Amino acid sequence: MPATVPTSARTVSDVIRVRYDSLTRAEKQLADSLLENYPVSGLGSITVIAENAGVSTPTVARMVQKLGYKGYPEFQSHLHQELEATISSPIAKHDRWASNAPGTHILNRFADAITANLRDTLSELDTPTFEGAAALLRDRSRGIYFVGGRITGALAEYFFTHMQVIRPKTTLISTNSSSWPQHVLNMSAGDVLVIFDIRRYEQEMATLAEAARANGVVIILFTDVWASPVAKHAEHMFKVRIEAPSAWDSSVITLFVVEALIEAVQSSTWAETRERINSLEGLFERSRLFRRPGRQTRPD
Amino acid sequence: MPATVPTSARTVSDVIRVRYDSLTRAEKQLADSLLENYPVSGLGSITVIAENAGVSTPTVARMVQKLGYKGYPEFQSHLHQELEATISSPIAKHDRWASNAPGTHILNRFADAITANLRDTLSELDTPTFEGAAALLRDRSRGIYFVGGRITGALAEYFFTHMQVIRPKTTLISTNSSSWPQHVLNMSAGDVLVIFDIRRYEQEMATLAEAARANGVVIILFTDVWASPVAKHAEHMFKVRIEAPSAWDSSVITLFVVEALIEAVQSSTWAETRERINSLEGLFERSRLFRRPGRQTRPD
DNA sequence: CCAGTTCTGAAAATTTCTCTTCAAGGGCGT
DNA sequence: ACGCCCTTGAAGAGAAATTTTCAGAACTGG
Repeated sequence: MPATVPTSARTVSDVIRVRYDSLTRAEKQLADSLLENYPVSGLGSITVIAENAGVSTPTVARMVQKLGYKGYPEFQSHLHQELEATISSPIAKHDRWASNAPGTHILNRFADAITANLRDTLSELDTPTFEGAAALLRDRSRGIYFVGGRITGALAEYFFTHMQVIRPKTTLISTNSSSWPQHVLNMSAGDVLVIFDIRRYEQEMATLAEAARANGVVIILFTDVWASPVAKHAEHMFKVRIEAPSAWDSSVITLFVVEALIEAVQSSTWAETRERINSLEGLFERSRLFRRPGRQTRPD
Repeated sequence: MPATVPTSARTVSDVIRVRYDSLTRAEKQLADSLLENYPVSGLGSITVIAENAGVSTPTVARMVQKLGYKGYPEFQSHLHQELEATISSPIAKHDRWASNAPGTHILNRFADAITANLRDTLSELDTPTFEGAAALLRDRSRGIYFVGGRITGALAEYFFTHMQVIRPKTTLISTNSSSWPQHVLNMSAGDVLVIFDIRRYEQEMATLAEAARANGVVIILFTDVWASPVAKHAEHMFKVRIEAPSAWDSSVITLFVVEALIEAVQSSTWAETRERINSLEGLFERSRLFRRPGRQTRPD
């Protein structure tokens, strides 16, 4: 029974999955263990792998040969190559960028910065904050207000646009602070105020937060690691990394957190949301001429 | 001469860099090789590492001991741990996420999606498109117009807000299509129209593009991989990946490209931009009360 | 319940890796 | 230029990993 040589186009995990049904009990146990924390689980020696999976070393040796590799070393070297492809800066392999400039291309430097920001932001973010904020935004008995500064106003608008589709009682507060007092007047206790205040903090933003807070409004704050003065009034705070190889700060990760929050709110209230979306779609299609070419709503 | 045991808080690469000056010629050669494609370059056996660096195996064994590791296996296991931390979804190490949900936490799934989107988008993006668009946006003799759809309007606004600081003659076109004809009337040949048109393409957007094109306006388009109908009128097109584990599409990577473009334009016209920024800062500071707590402008 | 087949891990055999020793090579101060 | 000391790699000893062998265990079909 000659083992099929794995196509070079395939990853090791693909090979394992394709051949999974033809594996024996101990081998399946091993395969599961390998896939569990793939591909890092395959880094150690054959002995370590075997121990982690709770099987003997001969089982490992047999299986990799069964999968089409000459031996464990060859198997592992495939894994290493995959790791290399995954690890290296997203476009490291596309040397057209690198070869083009003396330093690295702007896109590359941005990509590195964004990746680092993502990692750092997530490692500092804790579940209670995220879940707490999501729970507040999910609660349809509360009114939700969004406000941002000169730069972050666009993020507030983006967040608002989505939440407006998902739930009622959402309001976008203009970046222009002259309208703020009226909005505070409209807020009731238990309402939620989502504030974006990053770097160049706006003093008036803290005043707004304080006033709202005094009215029993709960505040969710998006800020950078230095924390805006709004922080002391905020119930939930997202400290986002904004470093970029640029004269400006990056809002990419802030948008990332916003989108994750949108999904967290949306997915837990899908039944109710679906109805709103359908109505909305109807309104859109009646008032315009186009049909949508791609999916916008969830498949099923 | 007891070697300093590397602080557990430090990464292997940190240890190497800290001790770099105390390394010998062959060891530096080895260190360079290791850092070159860190940490993947350290995956193989001591023999492979030595060959790749062009040194002998004893050199490797000696250096890792000099760095404070008991031997090569220990050194490598540190590398493996780092890889594991790096590879696995940014927060996998913070098992508080994983333990919290049956599947993976939303943040983790989003992080994975965004990383994949970034990689795919960059690999499909070519230099001429990017440089070409940057050159157009840099040209102060051209007027620049920004327009987006219901969702992407916020991105257009974000782009506009930054470009407005950098250069004159920038205009944000409302998402509401009723105002579009007047804007077309104002455009002159050579002006640039930046269009965001993603998924749920708006038919009127293609009409706008066609009309503008007829007036000699150059179009830069941000769209998804399916390409909006505007594509046939566009001079430069950015096909961005927008997949997300969500009922909605992700704009994170689109924002990423926008920010990279902003920096590309900005950095090549810094002298002129600086003056604008300074004036603007003056205006801001005169009209408001605050002082900025962090840096906003470039350090030097 | 039995015979045949397949699977599995202990243990040995083999290969490879890692480390130590040691002599040659090279730099530096005198 | 000489000698000292540090550096370096070749070679071998020792350790570990990998593979093979083989006998018992587990399963299957009658």
